[in-house]
Amino acid sequence: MPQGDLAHKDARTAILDAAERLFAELGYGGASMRAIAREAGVNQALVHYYFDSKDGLFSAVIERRAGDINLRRDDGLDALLAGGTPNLEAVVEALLRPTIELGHDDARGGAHYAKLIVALANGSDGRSRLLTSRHYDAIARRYIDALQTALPGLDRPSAVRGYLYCIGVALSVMARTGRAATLSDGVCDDDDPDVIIARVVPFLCAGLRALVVSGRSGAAGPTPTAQSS
Amino acid sequence: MPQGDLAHKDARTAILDAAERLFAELGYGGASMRAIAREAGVNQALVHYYFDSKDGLFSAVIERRAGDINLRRDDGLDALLAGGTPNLEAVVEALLRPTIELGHDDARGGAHYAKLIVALANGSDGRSRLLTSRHYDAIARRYIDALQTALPGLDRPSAVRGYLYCIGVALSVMARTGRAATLSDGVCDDDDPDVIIARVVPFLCAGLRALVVSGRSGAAGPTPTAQSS
DNA sequence: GTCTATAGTTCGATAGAC
DNA sequence: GTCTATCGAACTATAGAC
Repeated sequence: MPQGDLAHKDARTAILDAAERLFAELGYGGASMRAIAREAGVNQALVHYYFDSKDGLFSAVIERRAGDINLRRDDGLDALLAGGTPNLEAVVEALLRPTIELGHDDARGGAHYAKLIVALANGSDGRSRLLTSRHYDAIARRYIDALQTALPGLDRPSAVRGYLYCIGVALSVMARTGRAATLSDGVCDDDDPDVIIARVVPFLCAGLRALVVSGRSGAAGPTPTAQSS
Repeated sequence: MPQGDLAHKDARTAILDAAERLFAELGYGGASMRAIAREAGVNQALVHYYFDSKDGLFSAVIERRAGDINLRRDDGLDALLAGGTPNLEAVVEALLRPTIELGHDDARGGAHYAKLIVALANGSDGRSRLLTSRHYDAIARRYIDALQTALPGLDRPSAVRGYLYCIGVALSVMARTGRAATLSDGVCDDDDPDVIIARVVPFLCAGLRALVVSGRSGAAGPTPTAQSS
C-alpha cells in the first residue's frame, strides 16, 4: 500500500533512510547506488527516478535533516530573543541541543545523521562546502549575532571563531568514536544528550568569555593569563 | 633514497604522497588504487607490491604522519615535565602545536595531512577506530595525565573529556573548510599556525578550568553560572 | 623492483516495457 | 511509479615476464 497508508514507509523515504545510513557508514565514495537500493528494498532504477543522480540523492539526504534542525534552532533563538537580552549559556544550548539530541536519538536514525553531519561539516571538498553553506550559513549568522548580543565586547571575528569552536566541540561529541570510553577505561560512556549538553555548555561559555579578554590585545601573543598555578 | 640519490623521490614515498592526497580529497572509498598509481607516476601493480592492499596503503599513510606528530608531542611534554609542574597553557599548546603546524605546512603536504587526520579522528568506522587507537592512545593518556597535573582538581573523566574537546577544536580548525572566511565575509582568513594557536589555547584553557568547577556538582544540572546578564 | 595483461567484480546511469 | 536488462567504464587484485 504505497499511496495513502501512513504506517507504510514509502519508497522515497525508504531510499533516503537507506542512503543516510550507507553514506554515513561508508562515506560518499564507499556507498553505492546498488547497495542503497538493496538496503531500501527497492529497485536500483527507482533511486535514479526519484533523485536523478548519486549527488542529487546525497543532497536530498542532507536537506531533509538540515530543515528539521534549522527549524528548531530558529525557534529556540526566537524564544530567547523574545525575552530580552539572552543569557550566553542559553544561546549556546539553543544552538547545540537540536543537533546533539537528534544525533543521539537512535530510534530516529540519529547515529547515522550524526556521522553524516560530522563528515559534512568537516569536509573541505566542493560538495561538502556547497551543502554546508547552502543549509547552514543563514542560521550560523543568526547565532553569531546572538553570541555578540549575549556577550558584549565580543567583536565580530571572535564571535565567528567562537561559533566555529562551539560547532567543533559539538561535532567531536556527536562523532561517537568511542574514544571517551577507550581513554577512560570505560568510565565515560556518555549517551544522554542532556548530560552531554550540561557538560559541554559550561566549557564552551567559559571559552567564549575568554575570547573577549584575549581579543582585546589583537592577534599577537599567547596571553599567558594563568589565573591558577 | 633507494639508490643513493637524495634528490629523487623513490616510488614508495611517491605512492604515499599520492595516496595521502587522494585519500584526503576523495575519501577512502572515493580514491582508487588506479588513480593513486597514476598520481604517483608508477604502475598500479607496484602499489600492491609495496603495500599489499588498499587497506595496507591507508594504514601506511596514517602511520607515517602519526610517527612524526607523536615524536614531537612526546618531546614537548618531556620538556615541560622536566621543569616541574607545567602550566596549563603550555600543556595544551604542546598538544596542539605539532599537528596544527604540520596541517598548515603546505610545502610538506600539510593540507592533505590535515584533511586526512580530521576524517580519521572523527570517523567511527572500524578502520578509523583501529588506527586512531593504535597510533594515538598512548600519547593521549600521557596528555590527559598532564592536564590533571597542570590543573589540580580536574578528575579523570573530566580530563578525558577536556582532552577530547581540545582535540575537537583543533580538528575543526585544521579542517580548513573556509567557513570562518565565509561567515565573516572575508575578515577571518587565518593561515598562520602561531596566530591560530594563540587564539585557540586561551579558549580551551578557560574551558578546561570551568570543568573543574562544574565537575564538582556531579553529572546533573545545566549549572547556570551566568556571571553576565 | 617494475612492468603488461587480465581475471572477476562492481560501478553509475539509462532505455524501454508495463 | 516500478520493473528488467544492459551499456560502458572503473574497480581491486593477481599472475607472471623481465
